[in-house]
Amino acid sequence: MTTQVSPPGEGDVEHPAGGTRWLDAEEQRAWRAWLYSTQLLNDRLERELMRATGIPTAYYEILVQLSETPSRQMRMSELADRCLSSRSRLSHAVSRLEERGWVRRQECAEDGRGLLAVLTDEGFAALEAAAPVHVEGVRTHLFDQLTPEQVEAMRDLGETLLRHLDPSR
Amino acid sequence: MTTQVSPPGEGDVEHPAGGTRWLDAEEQRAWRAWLYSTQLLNDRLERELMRATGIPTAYYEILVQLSETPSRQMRMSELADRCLSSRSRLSHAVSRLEERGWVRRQECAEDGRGLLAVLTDEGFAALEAAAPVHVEGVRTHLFDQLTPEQVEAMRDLGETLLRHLDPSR
DNA sequence: GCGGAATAGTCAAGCGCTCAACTACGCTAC
DNA sequence: GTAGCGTAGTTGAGCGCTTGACTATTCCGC
Repeated sequence: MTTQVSPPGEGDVEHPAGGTRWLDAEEQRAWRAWLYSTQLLNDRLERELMRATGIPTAYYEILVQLSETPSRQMRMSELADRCLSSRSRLSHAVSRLEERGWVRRQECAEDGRGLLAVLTDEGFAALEAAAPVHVEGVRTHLFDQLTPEQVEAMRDLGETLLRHLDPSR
Repeated sequence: MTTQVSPPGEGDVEHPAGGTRWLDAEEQRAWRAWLYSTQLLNDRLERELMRATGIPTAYYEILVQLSETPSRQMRMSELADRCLSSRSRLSHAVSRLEERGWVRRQECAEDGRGLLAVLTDEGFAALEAAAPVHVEGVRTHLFDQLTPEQVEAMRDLGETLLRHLDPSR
């Protein structure tokens, strides 16, 4: 995941044409710090939410998306897109949420191919119970560590990258 | 994963004492941008490396760590720490890398309990083949998108969070 | 209205991760 | 020396994700 390994015998300055654009020492440092910090933060939030509530963050995200919709329901595909999830993954996940009684599938009137994922009252209650845990984690491990300027920089970075990685958003 | 769901009936300003410190609109925006961008970036790099070389980033990271050591070998536990990996996870991963002939386990002279993971020549060759793909991905999807100021901010953010999440580093 | 492409969603196989239990060795103190 | 504890590493069960193939429905052009 780290990025090093300029092939042995090669320094920082590379084949002027066609060669790999290796990272210099500063870029290495920035990349590793970013990589490790995001990974540690996600691991931490995942673990804390899981321990406290038994809900993985991937499921939490599904519940959140459904809860933010006026009727607490959404087409499977749109839900997948919003959760940055593949159709298949979402389908599996919704099946498991259905087993917990937190979501149910409902046929879609306008489109015979489609299904709606509907958040149940039990699902909403589970979300309400989990939200404080998750938010407190984000607060403690992220915002409490940063100055307002750093928060601003984080937003700017995230939005810049989003424009490249997912222009539709 | 997103963080919303202030319980219905509650606004942004909360129970002054003991209540959850919900995120305000600005924080929401920053958090979601960060969360989605890191997720999309990781997915993208993972997918590109996997398609081009058949190596998952988790294995790539193991190969990199071993390659950066003078003798291309490292104690299992240290390798796990450096890869932000559990012992168990690393043990499984090394077994699979052994099947590919890229790593082998070797008994440790100084400590009868310990094992060394040793990078083989085949493993090093696989790494050399994969590195340009990975570096080019990081270049294209990250550094090419950012100004020098943003790169600096990224490093600063990452290092600030690392100090909190993993003080030993 | 019919044939073909596109879209919505599911499912099974295979891989990788987590958790908890387990083996084996080392360290310290008596 | 041996009891007890801590450390190193492995293992197996179970879960979740990915991929690719599959069914069903809709859309489009003629």
